[in-house]
Amino acid sequence: MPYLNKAAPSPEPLDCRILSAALDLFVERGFHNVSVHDVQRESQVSIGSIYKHFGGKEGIAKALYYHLLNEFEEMMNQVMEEDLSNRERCNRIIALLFEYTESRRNIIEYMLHAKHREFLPNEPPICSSTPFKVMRSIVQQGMDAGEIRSGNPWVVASTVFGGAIRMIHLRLDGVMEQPLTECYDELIDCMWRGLSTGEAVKRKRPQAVEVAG
Amino acid sequence: MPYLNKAAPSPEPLDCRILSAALDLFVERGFHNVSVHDVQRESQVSIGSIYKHFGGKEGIAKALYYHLLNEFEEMMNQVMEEDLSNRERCNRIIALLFEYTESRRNIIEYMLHAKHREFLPNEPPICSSTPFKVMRSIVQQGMDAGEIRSGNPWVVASTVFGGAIRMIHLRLDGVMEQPLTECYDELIDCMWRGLSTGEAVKRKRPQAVEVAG
DNA sequence: AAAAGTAGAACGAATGTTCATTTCTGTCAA
DNA sequence: TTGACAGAAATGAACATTCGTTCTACTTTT
Repeated sequence: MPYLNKAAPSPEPLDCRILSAALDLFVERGFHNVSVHDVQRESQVSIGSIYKHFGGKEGIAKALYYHLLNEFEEMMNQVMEEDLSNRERCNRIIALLFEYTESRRNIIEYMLHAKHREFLPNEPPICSSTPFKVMRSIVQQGMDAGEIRSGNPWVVASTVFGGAIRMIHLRLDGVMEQPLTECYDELIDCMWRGLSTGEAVKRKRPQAVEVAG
Repeated sequence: MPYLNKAAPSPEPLDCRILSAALDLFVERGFHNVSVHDVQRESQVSIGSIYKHFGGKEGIAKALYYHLLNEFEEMMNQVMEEDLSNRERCNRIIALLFEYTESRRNIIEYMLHAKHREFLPNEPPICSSTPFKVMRSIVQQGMDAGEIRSGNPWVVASTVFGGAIRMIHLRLDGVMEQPLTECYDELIDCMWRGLSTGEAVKRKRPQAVEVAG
């Protein structure tokens, strides 16, 4: 006697339910530790529909990837439309990434912390996607405009965004307990002004390292 | 008619052959896309021996992980034994990581680029392992000694090593073609001195982004 | 003779996928 | 308004395959 308890059918369209269930599961357990049946159970959508919509497990992951990539592109477009210097644009991107990490953690985890190549072997790596190209081109324009110290584009771009991305990883891995948004100002300061104290560094005898638990 | 073509038996001990075959395969295809039978074929060691030595697929991954973690710890010990300031120690670690990335790529890929949680769910994340603790404690000592600008330890440590780790990821993903060792000097300079040009940044109208292919 | 290694068949559980069947939805003639 | 009906959407039991693991018989080494 099926189809009886449909008093309150989920209003969301099927593909949305599938994708959001898949996102949660993929992030929680990793792509390879999630079966289509798991997605079925979590999304309450039948196996057949899942195959109809996405063609299979990899299809789900790919659709999710491009869907979220699109969100990232829109984020970049939004930043590009604001009236900001290139340096401020870099800061704005970092601020947005930090906010997303805190408020929409799974999205960031899936996009910045997963190894897509292991389950989407034919997709280009995310660092060669449009949003990342935009980030690098902002840095390049900043160098051209004299706002950012000139140099090897890869080195400069990595210095600009590397610290932030590192902190996102640490936060997602659970080793950092403080919300990223609280660290934003200090990170920006460190990154632009550098970490030197200014005073000459005196050579010291190395001391025994004390490794904090 | 087996056991005939053993004219030149591999001199390496079994477990080494298993581990190095596994490392290559895991890095090339990802843990979940490698079967024990693949490891058997690649290492030329029988299934029985593989199970005898490591107890299974996960056992291989775990042994490999701790073996390489040990190499990292030795690398850190070596750096700690040299007569260097804390700042120089940070530089030295980055230089060593860059060299490893170029010359022993698979090791770095397995340790810094894989998602261990997906196949070793009970191991702590690598950023909470001893080598990373040592790196953070060096930064802390550098701050205490006035060699490194003081601040939130996570922020400062991420700024010190984030750029380097970011470049390693870019290199391993194949989007950066230049060897990392050639970028070392410039990265160190950017990181310590910051990316500001010094001159005041004039607010500019944003220009259309040109995204390079 | 004991220990270590090899070969490879067999097994069972997990999992990606298919497809016959059911239900829904909109249309149109009566 | 009703009812028939066609096509689309959705369902889920069943299937086929993969893969981690075990086991036995055999060989080599010490």
